Formats: sequence, C-alpha cells, structure tokens
Amino acid sequence: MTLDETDLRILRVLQRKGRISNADLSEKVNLSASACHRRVQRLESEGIIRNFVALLDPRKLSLPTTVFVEITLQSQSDDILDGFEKAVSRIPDVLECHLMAGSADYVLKVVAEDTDDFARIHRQHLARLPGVAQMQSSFALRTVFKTTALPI
Amino acid sequence: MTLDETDLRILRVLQRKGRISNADLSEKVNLSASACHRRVQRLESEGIIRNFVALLDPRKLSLPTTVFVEITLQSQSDDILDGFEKAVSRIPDVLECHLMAGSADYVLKVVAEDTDDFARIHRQHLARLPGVAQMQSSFALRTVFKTTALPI
DNA sequence: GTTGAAACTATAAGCCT
DNA sequence: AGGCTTATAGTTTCAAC
Repeated sequence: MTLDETDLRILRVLQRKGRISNADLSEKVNLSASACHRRVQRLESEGIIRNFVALLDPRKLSLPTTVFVEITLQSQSDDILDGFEKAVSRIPDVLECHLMAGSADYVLKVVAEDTDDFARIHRQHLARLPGVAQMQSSFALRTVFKTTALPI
Repeated sequence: MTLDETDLRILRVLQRKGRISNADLSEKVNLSASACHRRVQRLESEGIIRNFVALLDPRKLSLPTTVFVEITLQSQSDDILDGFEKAVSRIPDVLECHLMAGSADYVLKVVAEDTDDFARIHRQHLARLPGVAQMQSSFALRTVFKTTALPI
C-alpha cells in the first residue's frame, strides 16, 4: 500500500480533473493506458481515492452563506457525544462536523441561503440537538477560496 | 438558467457519484440518455457544475489533522486584505479561507500530518503572512463527518 | 423531450515482456 | 511491475419524430 511518485502524480491530476479520460491521464503521467488504468483501480480499491464527485457552485444554487457553529456540550460522556453526533449527521445543511480540542467541543460548517435561512436551520435543527450547553455562530462574509485538493 | 426538478435530481446524483455513466444517470432520473446528457452539458457550461474531482482519504495520505486558524488583521484596508488573501491562497496546506463577520477577520481550514507538521506550516507559511495582528489555532481531534454535497 | 443509429472513445481482461 | 491486443461497454453526434 505504498505510493510512488507516479501514484502521487495520478492523484494530483484526479483531485482537479476527476473526469479526465484514462488516455489523457496516462499521457500526463507518462504511462501506458492499461498500466495507468490498473493504478487508478488500485487507488480506488485501497480507498486512497474515496469517490468521484461533482462540485457545484453554491452561489448559483442560492447557498452562498457559510456559517461556522461552535458548540459546547453539557458533558463529554460517550452517550452525550454519540447522541449529538448521530443527530447532527442527519442535518443536510451541516457539511462538516469536527470534534475539537480546547474551548468548544464541536465545530460545524453550515451552508444556508441567507441569514433568514440560517435562522430556520437554527430553529428547526440546531436548537433541537441533544446535549448542547452553548452555541456560537460565526458568519462568513465571503469565501475567499475553497479546494478539496489535498497538498500531496 | 432556471433549474427544474429533473436538473436537481441530476445534481443530487452527480454530487455523490461523479463518474456515473450517462446511461445509468439517465435511468435514475427517468430521462433518455441524450436528454440527460444535454442537461449535464448545460449544467456544466452554465457553471452550476463547477468541476468533477476525486476525493481522497486524508488519513490514508497521512493528513489526518485539521486545524482551524482564526486570524485578525492589523487593519481592514483593501490593501491589507488583498495582500493577505493573495499570500494565503498560495499555501497548499490551506484548503479554505473565509472572510468573517464578527470577532476574527479570517478563518482558515488547514490540513497537516500531525502537530509537528502544523508547526512547520505555521513557521514556514502562516507566521509570514502579511498584515496579521493575531492568530489563534484550534485543532480538530476527529472529523465526525464531511461532505461536499450541497443540500439541494 | 424521445428514439435509433453511427463513429468514436474508454474500459476490462488476457497474455507477453 | 509495464505494455500490447482484443472484446465489451460507454459517449457523442446526428437525424428524424
């Protein structure tokens, strides 16, 4: 399960052009089409490549608002944490959930149409999350940039 | 540039399976292959679909550590902001940069191998960013979940 | 928006070096 | 492991409805 420089080159390309044809990819990494295809298959089956997705434009879908929500729980017992994580994972507007070190227990990344829509998400979903002691929402005024490409 | 329910169905599928064949996609959304293909082309050319990418497993690539970095600048003048944004966009370890309302000016999402690697990123890149007055880093202990699929 | 057909391209599997 | 060949499968463009 070790990655050589050719594997990394393949991954660097696929992180940016997920629908590149195998022929074009093989040319970019100086490999025959069949050898390249075998490597991509291996990277997929080993789970290095998780999946291929389309990235959509949040603004064109009227979801330009990103909000980071810091949450402190009433306690750090496993039951409370599990219950919270299960509940939060069911909210489609929450794109990320991280368990944090330090002050807050969790940070959520939420997308919304606007502040009103975030108020709805808050009322309908966030305010009903179990075990929450405190919640602080920070609005992004503008997303400067965003990438899914890991620095490899 | 208006999206009907079929467009949304196409987008919902492609957000999760970016390499699904047009034949399979057309079946899922109850459309003929050619009509489906035309719609996907339109969604791409209109920029609703930004691009197709491979999502990699950060853990398998030894990048399991996510750090949120809150940054306050020395001033909010356009020059300072532009200089900061230009510089931060050149750091490959920074996956996201958001201009924030409220206390901090910017929030960065950074990935690293471990705390030592983050120390290197901090020393090599973050500490050298122009116009920074204050910086506070918050480590994620665990990413509970993460998706790129917008709630449409 | 649908169907069907044609030319092209990509993918999978087997075999050789 | 890479590379080559063949068979299968998928894509793209066209026409006509």
